[in-house]
Amino acid sequence: MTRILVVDDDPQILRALRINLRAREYDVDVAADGTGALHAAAAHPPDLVVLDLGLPDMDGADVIRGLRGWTTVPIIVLSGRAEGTDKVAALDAGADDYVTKPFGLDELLARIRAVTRRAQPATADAVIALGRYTIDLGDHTITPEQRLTPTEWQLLEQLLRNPGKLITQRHLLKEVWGPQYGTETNYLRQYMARLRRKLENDPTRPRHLLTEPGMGYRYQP
Amino acid sequence: MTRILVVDDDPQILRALRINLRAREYDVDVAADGTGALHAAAAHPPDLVVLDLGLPDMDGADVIRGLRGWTTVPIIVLSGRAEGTDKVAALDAGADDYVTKPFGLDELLARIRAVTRRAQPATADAVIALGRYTIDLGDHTITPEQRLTPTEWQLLEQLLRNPGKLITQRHLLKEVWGPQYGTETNYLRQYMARLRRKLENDPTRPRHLLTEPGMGYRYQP
DNA sequence: AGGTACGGTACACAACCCGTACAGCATCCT
DNA sequence: AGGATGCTGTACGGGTTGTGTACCGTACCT
Repeated sequence: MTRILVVDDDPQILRALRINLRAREYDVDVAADGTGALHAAAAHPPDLVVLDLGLPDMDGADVIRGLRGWTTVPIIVLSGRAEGTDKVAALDAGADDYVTKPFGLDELLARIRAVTRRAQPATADAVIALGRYTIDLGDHTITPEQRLTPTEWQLLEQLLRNPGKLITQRHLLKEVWGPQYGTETNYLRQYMARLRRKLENDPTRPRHLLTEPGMGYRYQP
Repeated sequence: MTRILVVDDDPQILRALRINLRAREYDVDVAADGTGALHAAAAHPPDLVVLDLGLPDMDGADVIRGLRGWTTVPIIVLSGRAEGTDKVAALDAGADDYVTKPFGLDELLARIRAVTRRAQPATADAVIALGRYTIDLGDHTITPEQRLTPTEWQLLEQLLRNPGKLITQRHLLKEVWGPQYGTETNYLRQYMARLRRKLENDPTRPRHLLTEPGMGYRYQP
C-alpha cells in the first residue's frame, strides 16, 4: 500500500486530499508545516510527498532540501504561485513535479500515478519464502539455486499464489495438465513428491507443501 | 551526453527548442509527426522525449503507448490543451510530465532536469558487462570489438533489458521475429548459439546466456 | 484381523527439447 | 558477375522430462 505524506497549512485542502486519497486506497499521513513534515517523513517514511509551498514556518525549497538530504522519495509540489522562477527553484531543489493551484483532483491523482510509477519499479513482486529457499515468481528463480522443470514450476505456482489456502486436486490437475486430466491424481502425487524432494527440508515430513487428504494440497507459508 | 528527442509539428517551436537545448549541451534529435517520432526513437534511442500532442498523423496517447511498448524513456508532453482530462489521459498513457503551452523555457528546462534526474538510475546501466565484453545498448557497440547482426542484437537486447529474469521462448520469438513465429524455436536455438559463440568465453558452458529448459532464456549478470 | 481407500515412492520407456551442423536463398557490396 | 554476409529451414545425436504402471505404507472401517 502506497503511503502518501500530504503537507499543507490549509486545513480545508488537507482534509479534502486526505479523504480523496484514502478513498483511492492510499495510506495518508498529514502535516501542517515544514518541521512537522520533516518529522513525519522521518517517523513514517512515505512513498510520496505532496508538498504545499506556502508553509508558515519554512521556505518550501528548504523543506525539499531537508527531505532530499536523506531520501529520494518522490515529491509533488503544490503552489499558488505560477511564476517560472518558483517552479524552477522547487524542481531544482529536488521536486519531481510542480502543480499550480487551483488544480483538478483528477490531474493530481494522475500525476501521483505517473510519479509513483516511475519511482517504484524497484518494488519487487511476490518473493516468497519457503523453508530455506526464496522463490521469485517474477524472475523464475530460486535461491539457493534449485532447478525446477516447467511442470514443477506450474504446480508450485498454483500453490504459492494462494498462501495458506487449500487447492483441490481437480483444480491443480486442470490448471497444470489440462481439463481432461481432472482425475489423474497419480501425476499430482508424483509431482508433489518431486517438489518436496527439492524444496522441503525433510521430504517425509513436509512443513510447507501440505496434503489435505481427500481434498487437495496447500502451501503453508 | 543526454540525448533528447523533440517531437513537434510546428517548425518554429522545433527550431527554438533545438537551438536552446543544444546550447545546454543536450544532444537533440527531432521529429515532426508520430511515425517519425517512433522511428527516430527506435533508430537512436533517446534519454528523454519531449512530445507535442497536436500531431497531424497520430493521437498523442498512441505515440506514448507506442514508445512505452518497448522503452521506459521519460516522456514530457507539451500541449495547448489545459483540460484535466487531456492531462490524465497523457499521464496515464505513460507520460512523466505534462506542460501546458505557453510555457516558459526555464520551466521546461527545469522539468527536463527533474525528470532525467529521476530516470538516471535506469539509464545508467545502459552499459552492461557480459564476461569480458562491455555492451552499450545505447550506441550499439561492444568492446572489445565484436560485431552482431541486427537479429542477434534484437535478441540480445531482449535478454539484457531484464537482467536475471527469465524470458519465455514465445516472448523472444514474438519480439524479435514477429507474432507469427511464436513456435519456431529453431530460430531461437540457432541465434542463442551464435550469441554464445560470439560473447561467451566457453560457448559450450555458457555463464551469462542461460537456457531454462522448456521455458526460455535468461541473461545472468 | 483383514480389507479398502488413499497417498507416497520407484522405475522404465517414450516423447520432447536443446545444441549443433549444414544447405539453400536473398541481399548487398565490390 | 562474383563473393561475402546474414536469414531461413532441415536433420540428427544426446540428454532431460513427462507419462504410465507397479508397489508399499498407513489410516480407517468393518
